[in-house]
Order: sequence, then structure tokens, then C-alpha cells
Amino acid sequence: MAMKDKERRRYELQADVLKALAHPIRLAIIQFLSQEEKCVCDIVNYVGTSQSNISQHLSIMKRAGILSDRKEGLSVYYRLNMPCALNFFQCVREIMETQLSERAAAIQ
Amino acid sequence: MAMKDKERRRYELQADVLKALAHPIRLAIIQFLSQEEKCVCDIVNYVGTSQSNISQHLSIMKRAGILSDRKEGLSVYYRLNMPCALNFFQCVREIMETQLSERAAAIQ
DNA sequence: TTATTATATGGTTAATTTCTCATATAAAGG
DNA sequence: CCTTTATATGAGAAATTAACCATATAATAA
Repeated sequence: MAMKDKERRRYELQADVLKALAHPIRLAIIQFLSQEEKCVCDIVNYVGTSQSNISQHLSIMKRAGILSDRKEGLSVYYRLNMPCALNFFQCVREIMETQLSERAAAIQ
Repeated sequence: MAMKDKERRRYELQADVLKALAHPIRLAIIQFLSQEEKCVCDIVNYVGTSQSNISQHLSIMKRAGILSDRKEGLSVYYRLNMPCALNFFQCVREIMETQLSERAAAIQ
């Protein structure tokens, strides 16, 4: 049977969270925050793009509930609000390995 | 210290997989395939959009390694190649609940 | 108060994604 | 062979996202 409106709505909300994860810079930031909170300046140094760009990526993830922030003096510290996202890295890595071995097999 | 090029490349590949997940229709399809393979016609009926649109979403996920397919007569059956993606639904649900309760608390 | 530093925001353009429609392909049946 | 059915593909318009630049805000220091 067909999908209900309620399900449709649920998938839209879930996709919003996933969209907020699905960018290389944002993934780098998440990994960088995996152990401890960091200030924006640290993140800018690590990622190596403009402060403005980083700030926008941070705001996308904060709006999606993936990160939280805390102000201390002039600095703003961001932390990961979604530790289970880290498991996902492992899952994606598995896919990539499967893909690689399938391609290798296809070449044979 | 700053991110290395190799890391950068890794995050790009991971983001490609996540982008292939981050769409409400594609999430619906993944959930629909969670138990067993389905033919395109079943998926079209379930999701309720055009065959052409579904076909394009399927091809995006196949290219990313998330789905595999198998042809039988006129039908093509798709199956989930990434069962760990289902864990992610749970993770995203947790985020959404946290967010909801934080918003509720903010309103108090 | 003014200056400085860290971060955020708004406007603009370029790039990417999505959907729709028409058409192509491929298997099966008559 | 021709027709039908299931699925895939390509082109184009509309929507969304990304990056860049300039500037705004907010905290601290002088």
C-alpha cells in the first residue's frame, strides 16, 4: 500500500538532518568535534576555508540540531550534539569498501 | 593542525554517499526496502510519484553503492546494500526528539 | 570612547539538484 | 515481426545550495 502523509512528513524531517550532514566540510567539522568542543577559530584553522564559510556551515548544523554552541569571551565553542553520527562514518566507510571491491571484481 | 588532502578527499567521498541518502523520497525507498527486495513498480506505488522520478532516485542510490539491482523478466528488483543505513534512522530520530524537547524547554 | 578581535549575517553569483516530459531500451506475448 | 509492459535516459526549467565578499555585531582592551 501507498505511503501515508505522516510518513512522508517524517522522511522530510529526516532528510533535513541528513542534508545538514552531507557536505565534506561539515563532515570534517563533525569529525574534528568528535572528542571535544572547539572554538570557531580552531575549526577555521583545521578546515582551511574562510571564517565566513565556516560560520555558515556551523549555523546549518546548529539549526539541524547536530551541534550546540556556547559563548566564552570573544570565542564561540561548538560541540557535537549527535554522537551517533560518528557510527555513521563507519557505515559509510563499509559501503565505500564494498563498492571498491565490487569494482575491482568487475575489472577482473 | 590543519586537515590533510587525504582527509579532505575522504570527506568528499563520504559526503557523496550521504548526499545520495539525503532526500525524503530516497529515505522512503530505503525504509521500504529494509525487509526485502522490491520491484520498481512496487516502489512507484508505495512512494506515489512518477516512474521516471523513482528511476532517477534509484539510479542515484545505486551509483552510490546503497542499492543493488537484479533483473527478472520485465521487472527490476532493488535491494538495500547498506543495512547499517537503517541504524541511522534511529540516530536521526534521537536528534529530532532532543531538538523537540529543547524547544519545549525554551518555551517554558 | 575608540580600537581590536572573534564570529555572524546579508547580498550576489555560480553550481548543483530536482522534477517533468518525451523518448529510448529491453523483455515477453501474440 | 509488431505490440505491450516495465524500466531507463536525456533535455530543459525551476528550485536549492554553496561560496565569496563586504559588513554587522558583540566582547574585550586600551
